[in-house]
Amino acid sequence: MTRPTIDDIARRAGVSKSAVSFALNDRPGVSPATRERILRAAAEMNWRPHKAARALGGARADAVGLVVARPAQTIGAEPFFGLLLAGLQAGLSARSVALHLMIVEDTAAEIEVYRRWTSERHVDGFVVVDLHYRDRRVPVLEELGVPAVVLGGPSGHGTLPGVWADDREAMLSLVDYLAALGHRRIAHVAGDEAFHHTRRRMRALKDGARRLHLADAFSVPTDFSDAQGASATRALLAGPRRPTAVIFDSDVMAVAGLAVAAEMGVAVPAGLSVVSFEDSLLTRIVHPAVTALGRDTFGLGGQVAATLLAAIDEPGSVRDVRTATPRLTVRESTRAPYTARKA
Amino acid sequence: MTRPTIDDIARRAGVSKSAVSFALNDRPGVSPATRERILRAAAEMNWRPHKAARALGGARADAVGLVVARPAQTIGAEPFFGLLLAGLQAGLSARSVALHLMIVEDTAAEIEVYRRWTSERHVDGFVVVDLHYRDRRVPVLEELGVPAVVLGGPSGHGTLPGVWADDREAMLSLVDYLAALGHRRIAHVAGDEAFHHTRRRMRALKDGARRLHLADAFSVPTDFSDAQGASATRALLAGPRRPTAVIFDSDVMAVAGLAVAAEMGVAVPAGLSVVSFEDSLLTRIVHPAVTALGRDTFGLGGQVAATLLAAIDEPGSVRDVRTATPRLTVRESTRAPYTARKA
DNA sequence: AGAGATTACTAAACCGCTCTAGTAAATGGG
DNA sequence: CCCATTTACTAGAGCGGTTTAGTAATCTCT
Repeated sequence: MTRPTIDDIARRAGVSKSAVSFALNDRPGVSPATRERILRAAAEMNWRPHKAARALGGARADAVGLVVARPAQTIGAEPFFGLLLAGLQAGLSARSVALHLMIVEDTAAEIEVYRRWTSERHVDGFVVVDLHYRDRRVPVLEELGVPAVVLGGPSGHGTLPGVWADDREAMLSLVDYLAALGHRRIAHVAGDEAFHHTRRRMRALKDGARRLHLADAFSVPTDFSDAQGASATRALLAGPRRPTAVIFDSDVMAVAGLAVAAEMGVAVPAGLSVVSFEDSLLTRIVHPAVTALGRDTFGLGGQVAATLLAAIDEPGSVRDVRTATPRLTVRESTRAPYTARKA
Repeated sequence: MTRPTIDDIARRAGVSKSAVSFALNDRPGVSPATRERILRAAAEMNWRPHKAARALGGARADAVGLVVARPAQTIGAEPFFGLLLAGLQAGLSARSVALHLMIVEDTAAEIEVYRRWTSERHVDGFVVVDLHYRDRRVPVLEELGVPAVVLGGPSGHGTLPGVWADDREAMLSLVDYLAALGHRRIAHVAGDEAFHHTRRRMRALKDGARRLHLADAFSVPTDFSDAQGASATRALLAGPRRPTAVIFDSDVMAVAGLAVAAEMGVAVPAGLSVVSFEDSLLTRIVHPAVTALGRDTFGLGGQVAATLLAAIDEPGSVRDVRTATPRLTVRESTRAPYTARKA
């Protein structure tokens, strides 16, 4: 009752195990009749290749790694992560490549896993998320010489291929939109400054505001948590120069901010416009629904998968991929500010 | 510049490769001095075992599989899944077992992956989620004889060990709570009837209502989506006998329901009490914050991991694990109904 | 018809590690 | 001091495939 090996098939079909190997791998060197006989024998015995045996011979692991250093809470909370995962999967499983997922404490542990999985030949490549400013993981992966794709860019990921959306362009268009509505005091509840994209968005906000001669436009960094998003909003709404519009870097923080506005009796959108830099179920599900910059996260995962598979097939051949700039979906949370409407 | 093998270490340490294998695996048969020398050589050459080579000899794959048949949207949307994943990881990585994740179209594909990964020796066991009524996966896994743990119970998972919380008890306590507040007309926006736990909850609601002689208590099945949660709520609020309290089977649907209430001008909790059967960031983040049954999903993942590892170590030794019954966290969305307060 | 090419197949090495069987030297007991 | 046991090690088979080198039979061409 033990699992069949190619030797068993060879015996049943009356040929050598090399012939079986050829037949099963569509290689020349077996006559159609014999091939047919071998395939039937294999099917009858319900044979499946032993992954390890193939891998030992130097074949692919047919798996890629995704190592994430984040607190568990964040992973559950952000729709982004789940959608990315699903998109990655879709892209990979078409080529029957599996995904090895590992959640670790910190970047040091993450790097250790990269080293281990690489030398154990456990995976064929890696997907790197949450690109940091001066990211330590990039040089390590370059040194290991393992195929890897970074979700983020357009810079900061060294020689590794990056897949990125133009956050700068998106932020500028957002500022344009709010300014066109009449907003002059715009606040930005940003994410973690350690992240590359957070910095880029903050810079873009400044630039956009200067271009349009806006009175106030400033960013408040947070750790991306709902708690900090809420307290940042509280501080903004209680402050002396209350903004008329707030841009939140994530859907979670936008919804937290919305709750704070409700709690403080500030009507949205009448008294405050709210925009999320990330679109998801969250922004659609709440009332009022939140105007948000949306990108196709599922599709993004698919593009990352495709890029990584290409990098595995032909190392060095792959260049950066710029995905579509996030587009604004206007919902109920934005409107011209009270002052502008009065004028 | 190729990766070192035990042969290389053997040469450098001046011993045979068997000696190296013994030393590296803490087996007797090498003197302390030699062992020390071998370990140093291995460390100097930065040697790591080749997983496939070990696996070929019959060793563990040191990985478990999680195959999920759900639409991508759901995976992104529900905090539950991410938290479970993180908890699983935490439990597994302590024993350096990796998680193979696969997202598939349907149950048929899921079963096919079980078969493939089992015969390829790709994983040592499986975690099974979303237990269905008369689940087809259970007999297949039993037949394959592969260790597996089912998230769900206390019945319907055959001889496989199950990890479950007492949904029935939880629903009964929920009904008790609402009845104590004075609610007599309670609606239940349920999940998919194909799921085992949905049926159990529906039955528990009926039983609880009968016990307390409640006028109306009925369940409306949905597909767990925010869209169906919203439309079910709309129907309930527009219907002739509007309930004074609604129990939602998931956090996503509860929040969608909340938005519908706001949109229809029904104040929560003044005109309607809302309870979620699932607690998460979502229920806390919205305004009003939603009263919810909470369980430690992260911890649950850890328990599933522990149970599966035990099942792998000693097949047949593991019995069901009943986890803590979800406990109610009262927030702002529940209150005595208007009629009761008048009296 | 005979040399060379092609076809259909087999034998065996190889991937990196584990583990059993075997051997030589050191140790111990009476 | 000699035989039995233990210790410290080595040789080599085996895990399940892939792949190279080799062989016998058939085909092709002049």
